Amino acid sequence: MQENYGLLRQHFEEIVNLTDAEWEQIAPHFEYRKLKKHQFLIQTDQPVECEFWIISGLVKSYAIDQKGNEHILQFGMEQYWVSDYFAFQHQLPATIFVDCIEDSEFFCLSLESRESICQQIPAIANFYRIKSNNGFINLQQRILSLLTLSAEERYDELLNKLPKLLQRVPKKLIAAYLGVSRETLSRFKN
Amino acid sequence: MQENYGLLRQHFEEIVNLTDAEWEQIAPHFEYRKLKKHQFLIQTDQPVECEFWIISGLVKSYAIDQKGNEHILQFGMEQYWVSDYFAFQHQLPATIFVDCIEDSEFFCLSLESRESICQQIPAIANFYRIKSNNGFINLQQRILSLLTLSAEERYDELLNKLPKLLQRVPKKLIAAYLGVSRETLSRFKN
DNA sequence: CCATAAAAGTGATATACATCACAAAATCTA
DNA sequence: TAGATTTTGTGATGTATATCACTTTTATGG
Repeated sequence: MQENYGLLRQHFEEIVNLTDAEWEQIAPHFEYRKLKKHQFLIQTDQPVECEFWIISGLVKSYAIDQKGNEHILQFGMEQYWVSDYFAFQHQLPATIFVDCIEDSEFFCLSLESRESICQQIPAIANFYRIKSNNGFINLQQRILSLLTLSAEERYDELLNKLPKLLQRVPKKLIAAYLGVSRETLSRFKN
Repeated sequence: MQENYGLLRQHFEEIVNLTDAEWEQIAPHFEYRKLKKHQFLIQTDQPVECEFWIISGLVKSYAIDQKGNEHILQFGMEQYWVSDYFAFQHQLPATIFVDCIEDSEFFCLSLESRESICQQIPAIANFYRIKSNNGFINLQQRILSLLTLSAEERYDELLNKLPKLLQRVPKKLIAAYLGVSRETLSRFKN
């Protein structure tokens, strides 16, 4: 377990420097949790108590449309952060699902805890500032992909960007992430 | 001009509190700029020296695809921040355009300045953290719209969310934002 | 290791939306 | 305010992708 906290500290220290004293203040806010494949972190209409840092495993966050089709917002793997951020930030019931594609381990952080350590420790505010900004940039790139590329081009792009992901998740989930039907994706070469 | 700085300070103070002393440190980093309709803030392949806070006016940020079609990433109006954030953050040549739909005024902030005030003044780090997080959430919502809704449903959603925008920009730009052809959008009722 | 479920492939058909072509409004600008 | 430019509307046609139905292949858990 201590090594998991070590991993988390390393994750922060890739972006900002922390003293031991600061880390002592931060670490207790993170609660360990472990789930098996198919178990839910977040379900629609339920409160969203935490954001999650993924120690190990793989999750997906997704919405279900009127027709019952699944649309994937994000795949989360080791070292990623995931939540229903809209609901988390505004403390509203979830509008998306997050569940495990593989057995997974997490650190959970409540909104209250996050705001508290951001107020107390400027380095943490800067960490989240930089992380959020990077996340924002990634989503802008994805929107441009959705607007400018064909389904097949988006698939090729993903193959280049995250080749390992394709080994870990069924293609029908890749299709749900790219915004294309699994049948159409299955007809792409490669 | 002083009142423009006042507006900017108010904008920060909607999210965080600043002392006069802090504001004295912050304000000089912002450089005033004024452009007319059709003039460019950012052009592809050029360095991106600043991010821009819009005092007044309206801009669009967009990419041009291989076929020469324009795809709009963002409309920026009063109080919005805009840049080519990917290029800005990584100090690379721009991959998108930003130009004025109306005569506009801005405050420009360099990356160096932004990082400097975020390091010196924790409230500013928290301001950008919260702003980036909100931006991230908004883009997630837009991705879900692109994945789950039809073109007409996305149009209706935008009509609800930003009814004033429709008064200020030609419909062909709305089409370029929604990811639909202007002809198809013209056939939607309303 | 077997039984059941999940994933993937594939043909036939349907459809949302794009594209092309042209005309009519609306709006800039000299 | 006249001429040019931009924007909008609309019919005809094309196409990328969805949907449906079914089979084959691969994974999974008891």
